[in-house]
Amino acid sequence: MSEIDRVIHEPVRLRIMSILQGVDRADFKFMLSTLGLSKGNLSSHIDKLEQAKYVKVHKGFNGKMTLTEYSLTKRGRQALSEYWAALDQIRNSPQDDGS
Amino acid sequence: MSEIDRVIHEPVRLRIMSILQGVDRADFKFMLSTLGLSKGNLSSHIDKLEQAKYVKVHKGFNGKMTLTEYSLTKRGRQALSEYWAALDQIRNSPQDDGS
DNA sequence: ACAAACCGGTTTGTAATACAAACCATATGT
DNA sequence: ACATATGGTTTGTATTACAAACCGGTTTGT
Repeated sequence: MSEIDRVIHEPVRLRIMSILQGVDRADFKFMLSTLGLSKGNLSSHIDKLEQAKYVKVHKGFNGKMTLTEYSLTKRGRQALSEYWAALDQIRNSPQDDGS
Repeated sequence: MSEIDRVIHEPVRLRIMSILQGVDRADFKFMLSTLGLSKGNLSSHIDKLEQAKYVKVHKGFNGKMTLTEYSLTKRGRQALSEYWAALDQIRNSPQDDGS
């Protein structure tokens, strides 16, 4: 019975991972408006994902302004896929086949 | 975008709900051994589910010993089904159809 | 030139909570 | 009578999701 990954399980982080899975890279502002979070909240969730090495942070510039972008790592993709598998297992666990 | 129900989202409670969905009624001891929790932990999670009216607690006796059983309420079944729907939405959100 | 407002985030404080340990009441050996 | 087991509940603690406050730098008045 594979355990549920709590890093991913938190809904905000699950949404972050899902978004990143679709777009390759996304910047802070985009995430903020898409998710509807406070800046501090987004920042700390990203921290957790970075510490788990599920997300890579790219710091750079857009003209003179700083610009931070995020992407999923390979580990992140792997972990997300395993997360869904674990959930599926719970979802289907009480069911009998009809045999 | 329907929100994730935090009462159900907690993995232990999700497992409790899933088990109850399959068995109609289950007692404390059965849940304990199936889930592998401490008694206190199980008790407090059940409390939360009861407060949310997702689970009904049936107190009675087995001979002279107390016996507590649990069952899903209609609300509980409904909430669980909505929970899975909400998760599916997140899971599928970044995908394009090929059109 | 200087201040005020804005942008792009990070750090800090707080309220909620998952969990185990301690506890309680009753029952069963011996 | 006393220890041990059964069936739970209450209490204490460490973690953590979140917003508010903050900070370095930039743009916009005036």
